[in-house]
Amino acid sequence: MGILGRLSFKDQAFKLREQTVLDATTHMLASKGFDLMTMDDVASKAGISKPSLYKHFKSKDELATEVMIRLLDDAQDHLAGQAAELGPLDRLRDLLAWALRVRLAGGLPFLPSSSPQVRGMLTRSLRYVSRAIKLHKTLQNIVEQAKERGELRGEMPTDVILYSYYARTCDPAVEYLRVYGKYQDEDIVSHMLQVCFEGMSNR
Amino acid sequence: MGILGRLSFKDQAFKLREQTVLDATTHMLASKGFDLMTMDDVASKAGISKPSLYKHFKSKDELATEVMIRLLDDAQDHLAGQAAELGPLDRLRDLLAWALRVRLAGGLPFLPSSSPQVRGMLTRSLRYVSRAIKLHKTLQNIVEQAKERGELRGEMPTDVILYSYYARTCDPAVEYLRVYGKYQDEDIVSHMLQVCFEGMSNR
DNA sequence: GTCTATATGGGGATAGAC
DNA sequence: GTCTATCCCCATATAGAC
Repeated sequence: MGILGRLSFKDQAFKLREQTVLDATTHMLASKGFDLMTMDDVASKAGISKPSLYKHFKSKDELATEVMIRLLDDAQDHLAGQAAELGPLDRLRDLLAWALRVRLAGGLPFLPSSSPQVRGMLTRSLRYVSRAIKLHKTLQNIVEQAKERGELRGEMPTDVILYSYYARTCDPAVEYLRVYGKYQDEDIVSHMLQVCFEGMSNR
Repeated sequence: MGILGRLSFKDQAFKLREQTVLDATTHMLASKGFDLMTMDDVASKAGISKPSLYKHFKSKDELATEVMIRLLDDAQDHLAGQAAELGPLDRLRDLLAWALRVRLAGGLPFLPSSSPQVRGMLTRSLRYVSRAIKLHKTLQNIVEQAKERGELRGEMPTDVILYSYYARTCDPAVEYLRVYGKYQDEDIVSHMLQVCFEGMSNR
């Protein structure tokens, strides 16, 4: 057994609690947004006190950043776990569907469209940025493969496609469709995919 | 001359200053967002003191709400001013292009995608809600005309089209295209229109 | 109606006991 | 490492002089 595996019960409990805190933060961020989320909220939802929370994460910014990092890791894992026979366009559809389902289940949009402040916070984190870049490059490759196959518009710049793709993961239409449109989650997912890839115009 | 037109110089100046305040608020909201915008910011940008600001608008919420109301009025005016020979799809394209240009010029997205708090604030304002509903109904008609003409997908529910359309006015892709993509404003507008109506997939 | 100066409250962060 | 109790800044909102 390696040294890293030899965690005392206490340390194991500590790590577990950290995940609990990250889960609580994820839900608070999804429901109230960064500015309205308070450290008291998170602490009480995670069942610990505020000073204990600060033993795990030394600031509100760091806490939120860790949540976003975990989310990017999840996305990367999802990509890595896709069936090998999936074509590039289907990989994009599948990843977007996954992201939308995560959101609909009370998770977060993995693009922080929200405020300039939040964007600044994240771009100041090297760990976050390096993961974002890695994911971006992966998706860039997939988009270019899809263009070569003629599955995506060849005349549309790759970055236009990618930024619009990212934006769909945090599209407010999702919430409007749920609240005002009374759609089921899976219907929302398929409508969002349709709008994203096929657009609104008739052919 | 009607009584309403008989404003003293003082009152005229008061009204003018109100517009200055609304302009300043619009720019602050666009750059910092609601939560980070402070009344000190607005007051100093408008060139008045904070107590004077509170003589015009009795709370931060009311101030922001008035800005959004003015924006909806502008949108309605723009729709009303469109050339009579414009088809329904072209009216939608033209309005979205207008909204995106307003944003790119330092204005606001007219959908407050931002936070649940801001949405709550607006839905509590009868004046805002009635205008939003009126605009919504106008656009609903236009979408249905476009569907009848075969310009928009008939099989796609009207509300799916509308909510996605609204979402394009506050699409974060706009900012990403400007900051990272280094596109010119007009290129951003045309790319956004393309993605919105034609989608990403090749036909 | 406009200012200077101030009250009030909330939330991020910490001291110090255990 | 966890808690109770507290610090302290900052932003909304106002009192009161002119």
